[in-house]
Amino acid sequence: MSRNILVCVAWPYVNSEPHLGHIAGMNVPADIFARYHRLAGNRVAMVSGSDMHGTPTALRAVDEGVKPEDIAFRYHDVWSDCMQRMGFAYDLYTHTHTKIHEEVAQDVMLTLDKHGFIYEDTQLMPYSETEDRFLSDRFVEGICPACGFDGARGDQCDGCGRTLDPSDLINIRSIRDGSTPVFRETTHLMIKLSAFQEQLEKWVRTKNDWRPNVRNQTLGFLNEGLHDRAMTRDIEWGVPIPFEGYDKKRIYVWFEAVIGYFSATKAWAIESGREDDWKEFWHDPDAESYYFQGKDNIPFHTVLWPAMLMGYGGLNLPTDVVANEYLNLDGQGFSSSRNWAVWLPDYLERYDVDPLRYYLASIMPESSDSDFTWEGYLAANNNVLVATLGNFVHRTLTITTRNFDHKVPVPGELAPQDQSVLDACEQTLDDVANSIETRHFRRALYEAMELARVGNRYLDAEEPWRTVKSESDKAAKTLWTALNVISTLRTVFYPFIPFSCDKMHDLLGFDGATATDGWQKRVVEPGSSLPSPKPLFRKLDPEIVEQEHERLLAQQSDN
RNA sequence: GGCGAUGUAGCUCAGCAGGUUAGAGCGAGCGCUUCAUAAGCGCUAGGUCACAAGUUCGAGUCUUGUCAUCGCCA
Repeated sequence: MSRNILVCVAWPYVNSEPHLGHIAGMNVPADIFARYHRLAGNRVAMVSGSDMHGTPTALRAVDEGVKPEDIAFRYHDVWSDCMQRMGFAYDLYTHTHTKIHEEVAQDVMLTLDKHGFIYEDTQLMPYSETEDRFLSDRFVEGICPACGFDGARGDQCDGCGRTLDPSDLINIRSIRDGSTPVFRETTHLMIKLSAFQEQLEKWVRTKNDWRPNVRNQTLGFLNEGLHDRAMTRDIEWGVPIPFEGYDKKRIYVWFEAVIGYFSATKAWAIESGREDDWKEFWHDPDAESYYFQGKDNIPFHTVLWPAMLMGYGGLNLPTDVVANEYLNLDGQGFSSSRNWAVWLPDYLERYDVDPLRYYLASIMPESSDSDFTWEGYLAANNNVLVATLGNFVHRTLTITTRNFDHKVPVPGELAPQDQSVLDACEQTLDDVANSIETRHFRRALYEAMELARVGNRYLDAEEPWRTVKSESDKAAKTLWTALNVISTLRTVFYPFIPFSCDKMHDLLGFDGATATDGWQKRVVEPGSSLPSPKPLFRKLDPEIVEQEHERLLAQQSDN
């Protein structure tokens, strides 16, 4: 029976281009998951977009002296383009500066208010008299009272890492013009998170299949007791607030960005011409929803967003929040500001997509931080993709086309060793499916590659290049079987390296497309014709490792 | 400071309802093979399972403490 699967991917701040650290733990696993489920015959909606209203975007605009929307749209376009080129098959990749998002976010706010979960609260905030506006915490800096670091922000000190309040800062000043702000009272809307405490605890305790850090961190967070939280702030970049007296304030971005999952599903339904389709994913109690995140985002998706959904009423809570750890680069965290990054647009200019998708999936930070290295990338490409998978496909097709006149051999009755290889295909389909279902992506990838090894061992044992000369019947069985292994590889690898699988599809002379052949071994038709084989992957020159290292260093000194 | 996760062969990771000589892939060494992008297949080497104490007949596997890394909260 077909299931409804909503795949939600974290919304990136658009204050820089995407780098590999951004996509490794979120877009890559989400796309694997979504592609698998589509193949398995389930109804999938994969949505995300750019978080346009993040403070970093507004800050960058200040730095460059332009409007926040200039920054936001500039990088949204880059992200959008990269998502597409990477083959991340979103049903909709949108952004939060849209009419529908504004409407949905405001509706959520109004509904929470109607249900009694919102109240007003007054607090003291820094106010710039020169600019006649409040300064939110990231717009002020000063000396950290704890460590004396000059340049601590209103929310945190970069010197000692301590969390701060603007009123803690010594010699507080505006980062916009350096003037000294005064503290004035300002009124904000608060959400009663405390009202959801018990309901959330009960819900999380049922989630035994969540990853340990997600579940335990959430329980720990709840254990400390939920504090009500401001959902508006004094800033002019963001979604307007549908209440009297709030025209100079905006919805706090944490509150509004998570609503993007919901508004984007609605937007997708409208754009696809079936306005009510979003209900299949948000109202149907059997629908499943999976949220792919970085580890820094866990409480937002396991506590705050579910609380909002509970308060709104009638909408599905997350089935799982699949949070990954971080990807590092040569042992150090990716950093946009230090320019320590492999930027995606830059990568795409010089290399192919699938080797990156493959390598990132193979080192996916599922249980701990992992490390991208160009040595590792080279090894994954040359020693595994080319040598194991590419070579198996290519050697099989080469022997077959040369000796059987570009036709699929007619196998006749199979021998036991042939049958056991076909059984291994079925087993691999089951194993990979099960691993992806349970969100073990590295294991799934390993299991898929294991089938290519089975194929290589099988060819070595059967030696079709030899039997084809003396026992043509036997060679026909071997090669037909091996072609069916390729057909299976095409399917089980499709979630990971779709472009290469489409090539395999063509090399087998198949009509239609891998994407519509289902999660099954499509039997290769005896007697059908085969095109001339071409290698699936390019072997890379080991020199790229040194070149890329130099490139990284050069880009740092440019900085 | 509190909480959470992680720490197993050179690298990336399995193993963890406690139980014979701790596993895989890549890398390394040796051998076989030649259909294949000098690819494949087989064999071998290599680990005080972060450290310390404890529970147990027996502990990477449970308990406690320490250290390190990352994240969250204060």
